[in-house]
Amino acid sequence: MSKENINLPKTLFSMKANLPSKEPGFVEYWDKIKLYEKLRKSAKGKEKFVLHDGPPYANGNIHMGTALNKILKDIITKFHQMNGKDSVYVPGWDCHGLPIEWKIEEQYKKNKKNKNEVPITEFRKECRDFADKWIKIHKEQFKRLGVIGDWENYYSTMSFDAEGQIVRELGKFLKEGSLYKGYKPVLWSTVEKTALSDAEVEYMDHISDTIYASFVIKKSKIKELIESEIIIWTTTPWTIPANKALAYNSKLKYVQVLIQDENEFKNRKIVIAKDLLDSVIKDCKIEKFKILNEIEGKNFSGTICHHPFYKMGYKYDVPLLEAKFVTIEQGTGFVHCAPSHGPDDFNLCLNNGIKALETVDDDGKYTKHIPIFEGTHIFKANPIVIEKLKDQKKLLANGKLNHSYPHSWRSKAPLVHRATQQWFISMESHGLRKKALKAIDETSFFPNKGKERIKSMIETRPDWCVSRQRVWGVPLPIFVSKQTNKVLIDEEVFENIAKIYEKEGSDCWFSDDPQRFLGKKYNAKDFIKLKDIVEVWFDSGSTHSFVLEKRKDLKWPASMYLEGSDQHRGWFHSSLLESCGTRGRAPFESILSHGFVVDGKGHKMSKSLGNAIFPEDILKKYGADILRIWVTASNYAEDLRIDYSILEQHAESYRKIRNTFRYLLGNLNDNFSETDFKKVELNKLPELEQYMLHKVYLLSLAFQKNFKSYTFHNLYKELLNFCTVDLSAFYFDIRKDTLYCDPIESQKRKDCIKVLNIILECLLSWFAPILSFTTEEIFKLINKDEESSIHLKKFVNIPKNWSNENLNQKWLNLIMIRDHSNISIENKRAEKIIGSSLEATIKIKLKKDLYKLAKEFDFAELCITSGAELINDDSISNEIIVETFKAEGEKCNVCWKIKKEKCDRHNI
RNA sequence: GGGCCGGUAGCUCAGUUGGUUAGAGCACACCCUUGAUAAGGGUGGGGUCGAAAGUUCGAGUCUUUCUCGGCCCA
Repeated sequence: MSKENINLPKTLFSMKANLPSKEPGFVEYWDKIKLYEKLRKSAKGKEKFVLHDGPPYANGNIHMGTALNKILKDIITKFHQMNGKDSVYVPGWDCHGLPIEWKIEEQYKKNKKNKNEVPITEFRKECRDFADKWIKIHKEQFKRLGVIGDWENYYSTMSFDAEGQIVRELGKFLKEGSLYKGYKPVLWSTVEKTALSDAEVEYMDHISDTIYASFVIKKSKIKELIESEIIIWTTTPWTIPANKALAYNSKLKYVQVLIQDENEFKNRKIVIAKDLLDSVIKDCKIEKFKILNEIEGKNFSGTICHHPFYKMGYKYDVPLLEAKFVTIEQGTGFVHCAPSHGPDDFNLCLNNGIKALETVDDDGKYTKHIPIFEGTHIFKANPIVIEKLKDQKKLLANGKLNHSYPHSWRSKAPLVHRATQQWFISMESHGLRKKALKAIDETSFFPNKGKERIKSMIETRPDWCVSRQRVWGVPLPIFVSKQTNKVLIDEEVFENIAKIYEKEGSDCWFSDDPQRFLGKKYNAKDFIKLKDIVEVWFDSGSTHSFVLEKRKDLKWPASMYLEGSDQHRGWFHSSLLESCGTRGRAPFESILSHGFVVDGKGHKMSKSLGNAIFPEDILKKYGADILRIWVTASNYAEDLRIDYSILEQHAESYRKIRNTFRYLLGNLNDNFSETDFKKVELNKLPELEQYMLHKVYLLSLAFQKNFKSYTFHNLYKELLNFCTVDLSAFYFDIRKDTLYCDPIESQKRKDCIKVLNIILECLLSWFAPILSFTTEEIFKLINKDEESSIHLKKFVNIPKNWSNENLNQKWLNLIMIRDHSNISIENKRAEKIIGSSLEATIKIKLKKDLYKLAKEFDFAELCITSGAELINDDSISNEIIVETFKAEGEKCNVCWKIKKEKCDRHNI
């Protein structure tokens, strides 16, 4: 008998995937058939699922983190779409901000151009073009990953619409009164008269004056402490006049020390940290002293001191505040706090109701808020401050220290922390913190731990500083009255500005006559127009207002925001605050956060370690579907490891899945026919087929459960195990005989084909959101429709009556017998008595119960042997005993079974 | 330095309210097959559950400390 007479699998679906070369064709195809539009049409009127895209910054090639994020978004979007929703995805980009400004400035430097000589509008135009360029590049990179979205109508934070709406949003905070003017320390160069960002700062060695100064205790819970003196150590004596508080650590132990040396500190009692006693004694050359008391740090609460310049007119209270940043690394265990001159100081004071004032002006001179010193340059103030402290008998010691200190990278001049005028949104004045905390409670988090994470941030964060002294951003729409120094609050003005921006963008703020923005109601001469721009987190925090609310295809609030876990402090955070401030609730119903991409050992990727891996390289070597498997199979609740050995493993699984499809297609000869699942007559199918449908039912349950909880790695594992364990190693292997050797018209073979059709349909739909390219390749093979796509399909619904728990129990036993048989066969194989299992015939001894259950089954078929005999033997020691013998007789040409008689099926 | 999260076979992951000898798939080894063939099948080895201490009759699971890693903040 020739091979032509058996039904070997035949399919056009190649074993080798060639994903890197095949996938781009599908991207083109989806473009060509306008898949996104088709998806919208097909789901018209259905309940919407809106995954609102967190905008990536329009700068630089995408990296693994971006790829992970976008693929995860795409998978979830596709899942919901196939689950029957109208799952809309509008990608967006974050465009304003410093990194792009730098890039343009860098280009200027290369071309020897001076930024200050270029008109702002021209500079901004270059920023805009730069962002535009990257949006185009990103778009292609994202599409290559298989991400389906409204790529033609994306959103961006620099669109005129966005810039206009951002003004309206700010207007709401201004009108409410929660947006106020305050001060905040930034690194300031008195030479360049400008604030510097972290990246413009370089740390160099610098020799600073150091002082140990004393603050007399005015009031304390501990009576013995009154009139004692708190000692502080600082490297910036010039900040002493701006002192407003002292900080201690409640976990430290402190000592009260009586100084007995013959000098002006004789018989005075000082207080310092116990662990720093030795270093202070040494530094201040104290020779004779006595420890009077030991004080627990926590007991300092409520203590109040006099300023060292108390007698010079610094009459205000200096409270002791609890702060974790106080350590025993250096100093005295107390830190002097000038809220205008240090971020720690600033935040600590702010949280304790002490506001920072403008104590130093642009040039570095003390302002009127600093009595006696007004007009003195801070860099010349150290000797004067030291002198005054000596006069007041408040200087325990002084010296010099060579340490690393921030300098301007341009002028190389040392920098100072200086409070500058900034604009803040209050967390308290209108209950923003409360509203935000409530909104968090009303939001679902995947994984759940994200809830606590953002909650603890909102609970403790200071007021939101929304102003920046830069140019590439939305200008703060603020006019301050020259006469009253008050902010102009008039909705008509805000609306006027917003309308102008919507038409022509916000460049005009810098170039046009202010009168244009004020309208006829006010006179521009009476107002100062602010030059500040809005910080970019406010931009992206407002996307819900100019994307979700404005677009008819979307809904507000979004169904989900999905970003990396760092965005608990970023976009999740700013969106929450913006929306709670303006609309009283979160702009999202749920938040899904994912971990970071790390290398195979769990370390972060970095240039210096050389362990980085790029999406581009993976696409070239493996293809997007392998990357998509990696995303699906990884547990995004933790960090996600990736290296080439991990990818190789996933590629291996891919091959298994691909071959599963190939087997299905091959035996169907690429002739797929859709099944009406409800009409399947289960009772007429062989039990093996019924059992497989039960397995399909179980798989559908697991699928739904894991989809609902967004635990895709478990979902994928279920799918993969089904392919390998239930299909490849079990059902497919057993049914090869029927499929290959039984006549086409045999009922048994037809039933098997029916089940293969069903399995193909199920797997195709379940894998589609994950293996977007491969499932499309298969779909196109079995569908004649030129314009169709697997992604337009819905998930299959498995009827409940496919579930058959009794059958399941029975088959678990049958499989157990099969397992025993395999072990027995393997023993004979090791003894070289047999090779293939078809060379064997088995004798299975079972006790009564198992025998009753198993007797009707053909174990030669289940175990793929030439013969099987079932014997009831209650005397056996184990439940199951299998003996394997070499099959005797002749091998059938067709089915390869070895029989003494002629083959009953192929008796030719 | 602080806050939060995490560490289960080589890899990706399960592991219910503490309860038999800690599981799965892949990878690996050996064997079979050559009618899913750059495929398929079988059998098998492999883990001090990051470390230590504690609570308990009993700990991968609870507590503490340490360690390594990640994110955020300083």
